[in-house]
Amino acid sequence: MTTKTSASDRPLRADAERNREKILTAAASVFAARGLNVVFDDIAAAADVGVATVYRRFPDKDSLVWALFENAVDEIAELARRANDMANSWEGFVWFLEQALGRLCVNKGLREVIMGAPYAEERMTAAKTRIVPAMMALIERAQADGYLRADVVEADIPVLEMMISSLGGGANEVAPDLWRRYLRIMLDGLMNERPAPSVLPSCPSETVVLEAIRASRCGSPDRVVEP
Amino acid sequence: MTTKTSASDRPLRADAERNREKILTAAASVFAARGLNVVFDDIAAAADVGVATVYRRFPDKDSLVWALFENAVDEIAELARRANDMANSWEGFVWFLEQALGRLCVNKGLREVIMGAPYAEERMTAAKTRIVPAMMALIERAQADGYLRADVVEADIPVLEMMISSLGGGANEVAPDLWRRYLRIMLDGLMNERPAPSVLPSCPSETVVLEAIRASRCGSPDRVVEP
DNA sequence: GGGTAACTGGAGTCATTTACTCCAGTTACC
DNA sequence: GGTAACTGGAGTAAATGACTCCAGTTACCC
Repeated sequence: MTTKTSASDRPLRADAERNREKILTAAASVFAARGLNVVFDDIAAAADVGVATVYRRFPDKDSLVWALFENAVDEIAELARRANDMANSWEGFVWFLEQALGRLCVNKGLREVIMGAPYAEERMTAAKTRIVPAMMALIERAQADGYLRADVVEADIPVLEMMISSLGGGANEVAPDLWRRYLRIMLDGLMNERPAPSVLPSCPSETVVLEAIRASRCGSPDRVVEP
Repeated sequence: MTTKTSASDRPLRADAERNREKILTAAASVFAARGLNVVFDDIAAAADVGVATVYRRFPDKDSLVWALFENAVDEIAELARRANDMANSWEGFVWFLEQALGRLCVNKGLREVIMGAPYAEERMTAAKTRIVPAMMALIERAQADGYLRADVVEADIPVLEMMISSLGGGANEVAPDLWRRYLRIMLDGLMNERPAPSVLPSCPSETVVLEAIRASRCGSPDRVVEP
């Protein structure tokens, strides 16, 4: 198991460390914009270093993904915990979803990691598991207070997040707040008692919606349109 | 423009016609199961003919997609029209969504076509446009009757369909009815007055949900797991 | 039942993409 | 100023995908 754990053996030389940082920064923005299935050459180009330098520092995509997203996942768990500290349990529940979705919608890489992309899987699964207890507490409190319908379970939350963020991700260049409208509708469906509908934000035009749906590309191919 | 419109010039020979049917049947099931970005070799293999035979009959994927999905799209428009004929406008609205989603969830190719996949685009867009008036009537009637919340617009419907069917498609091998649960929640959010929540079907287990989410793969890569 | 035009299969070509390495040259640091 | 660490990017190898070619088979008209 002691197969040369590189990083910890001795500190990197100054220039190497500088490049490592450049790679991480570049990878973060490339992953956020285009998801995890980008090639190392693109990351290298964005970081303004050679491909070999990327491979030298991060032998495979898993290590890069892990270095970048471990914190992001833990941050979501932290959000759930903070939501639990809020005075009103329903407001806490709503606030958590808004915060988590806000992050997911602008970061395709994070979305893929959370939704189970095949990189650094075991470690990511472990990290995600840390979210569960806080989320469960959040739900139970909102249910106990009579705000949240009783038949919702913890497993429903990632589903709702997936459904909304897959739209939000597609829309985020053309209508970055569109997802809030559908979150609102879902929340109206999740409330225990809801005599009248709440007010919906950002009414969409037909064309914006079609663009958002296409861009969210539920599993469809990317055919490039080079002229 | 008269560049040899093949099919109409003269009838195909009996064996050729037979093969054409085999190709259409095979393509339908391959597209349904694996989406539109399958290679012609796979379709040929499923149809038990050579690749050349497929290319001979359908020079590009657009013509194949069009031949297969034009009817499916029109059928959805027909569903909306039939929903309008139902006595109760809310039941018609719900029935339409259930029918349309039922079809979308089991057919990845149809899902991609509806969501704007880049095949036979212009013609498909035209076909989809035929759905709009019927859907608009459906919405307006349900709103006039006080069932459907007033701030919903026609453009919301494809969004809801996209969100739910992207989950339903991912789940359909492991929990084929899971999508109905989230449709129910959405519908509870779409109702105008809804004092108490309606009863939710198919409560999911954590593991089933995670599998469904991963399989729905909101834009994430397919990394094969060959051992 | 035989001649011929229509049709077939699948091996093969060519182009593109992706993952990863090699090494001649540069740079940090004692 | 010597040397070990580090760098860039051209280059290799393998996989995939789109499409064609042609020797052989088959339907159909007489």
